[in-house]
Amino acid sequence: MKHLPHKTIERLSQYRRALLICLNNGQMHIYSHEIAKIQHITAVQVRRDLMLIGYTGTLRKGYNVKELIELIGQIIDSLDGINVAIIGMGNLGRALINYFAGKRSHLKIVASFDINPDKIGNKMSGIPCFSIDEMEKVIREKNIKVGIMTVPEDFASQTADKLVHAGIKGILNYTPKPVYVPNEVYLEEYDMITSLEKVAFYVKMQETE
Amino acid sequence: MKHLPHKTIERLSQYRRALLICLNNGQMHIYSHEIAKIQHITAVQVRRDLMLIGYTGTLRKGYNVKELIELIGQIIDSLDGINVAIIGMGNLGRALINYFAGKRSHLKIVASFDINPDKIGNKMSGIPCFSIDEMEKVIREKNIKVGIMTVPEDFASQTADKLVHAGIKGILNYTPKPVYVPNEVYLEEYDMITSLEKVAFYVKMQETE
DNA sequence: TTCACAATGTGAAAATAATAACAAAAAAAA
DNA sequence: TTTTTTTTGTTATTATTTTCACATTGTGAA
Ligand SMILES: NC(=O)c1ccc[n+]([C@@H]2O[C@H](COP(=O)([O-])OP(=O)(O)OC[C@H]3O[C@@H](n4cnc5c(N)ncnc54)[C@H](O)[C@@H]3O)[C@@H](O)[C@H]2O)c1
Ligand SMILES: NC(=O)c1ccc[n+]([C@@H]2O[C@H](COP(=O)([O-])OP(=O)(O)OC[C@H]3O[C@@H](n4cnc5c(N)ncnc54)[C@H](O)[C@@H]3O)[C@@H](O)[C@H]2O)c1
Repeated sequence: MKHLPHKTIERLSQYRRALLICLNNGQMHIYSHEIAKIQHITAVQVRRDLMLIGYTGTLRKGYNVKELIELIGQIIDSLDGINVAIIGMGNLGRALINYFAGKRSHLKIVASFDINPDKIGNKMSGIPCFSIDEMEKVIREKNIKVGIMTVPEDFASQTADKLVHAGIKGILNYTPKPVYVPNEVYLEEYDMITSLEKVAFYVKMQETE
Repeated sequence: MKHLPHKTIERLSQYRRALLICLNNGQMHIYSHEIAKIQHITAVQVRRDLMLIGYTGTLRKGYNVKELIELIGQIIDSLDGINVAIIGMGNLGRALINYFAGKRSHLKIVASFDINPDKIGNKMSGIPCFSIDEMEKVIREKNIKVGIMTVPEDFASQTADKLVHAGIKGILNYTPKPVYVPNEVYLEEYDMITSLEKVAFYVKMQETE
């Protein structure tokens, strides 16, 4: 396997989520068209993705749920998990930490950071909140690789700079403000307004067509 | 203009955000490479997108910020705005309503819904919260076209069904549970875990290569 | 056994998206 | 004035992603 398409990576993560639910329901095998239906894509697409990761199902029985979860894990997860931090314990930061904390996963949120003294020193969902001034130290000590940015947008750039300086390897930016990072830091930006405007656009399309 | 690529729609929304910031700073013109830099893409890509929407800049002066904002609005916005509702006033729902309420936009959040009696009847950021039982009525009365789903994932399917039944035209699903809607309802699903796992994957890649 | 069916796996084609290459023209410099 | 530079606009090209089409094969029914 030389190189997986970006889109395939995203879908593998989604397949796994669906598969975990199946496993929970005691389902041992699943067909490509079942996975496809859950994800609103075609069965061929699923089979192609699985082909790319070299997984082979059983004819007429479909794919072994457990095996496939295992294999996807081998491909997309790091061997010893990855430590994650959230920067900015406001509404969104709290929502996220709350949401992730429950999940047992190879992605471990191990710290959060804020500038507000009321928040520093407390725990949210069991995760300690540190001062932004300690960020570099804590990131290095706790071997944090990925940072989720949920600070006010005016602080986006400087927060990204600090993260980079602290040696972070990947940033997920939920701020609507695009930031700049060196090439070796992987950056993913997501903007809720874009999603909402996209939905609105297609709604408008359908109405006027 | 016959048909705009999906990706172009997303980028137009993002260009506009960047342009609005420029306008605020008093910048009257902008070059394609400036827009490109903000969005981490190439200048050609920007020019191509603008070509697709039929906008023409001024040679050596770049694009007129105000005009371009205007044009993008004509393309992606509905004439009289679109009314939006948030379903599920939990952590994420509150974060979102808080975030959007400030913004003046053609997308107006006009209602929220919850099942919890403590929340029903109150206002959050000035937006009234109704009982989920009133949803169909309120959606029709207020002419709500788009619903943002932030209910617990176990309620995702039934909430989507209710929305569809109430005549909603587009759904933005922040629940990790994929839902099914009829073809004429536009559905966008976003899963934060996918984004985070994607970042983690590329971080791992870079480390092991 | 033979046939029909239901699934996987994959090469080839099509569709979609991004990039390269370059002409044109306005402005600045020489 | 002429040349150089800079930037847009667009065609052609390349790359990526998705879909089509179909060979293959295990299973169960006739
Ligand atoms: N709330 C949403 O649904 C939503 C949606 C999309 C995007 N966003 C974006 O996410 C970001 C956070 O949104 P929010 O609603 O949670 O805002 P918020 O104001 O509730 O939270 C911001 C938090 O960051 C902290 N902070 C401020 N400066 C800081 C700094 N320099 N370093 C570290 N922490 C700092 C604040 O103390 C606060 O706790 C914003 O940029 C917002 O635009 C929010
Ligand atoms: N919090 C996050 O950062 C985050 C991130 C990604 C996805 N999500 C997803 O978003 C959803 C909401 O997350 P949250 O953290 O806000 O959860 P939450 O439990 O804080 O909020 C859920 C809200 O929905 C209400 N609710 C319950 N049943 C309902 C129903 N049938 N109809 C209407 N309202 C109902 C509850 O009263 C509550 O107010 C979940 O599905 C979660 O998985 C959350």
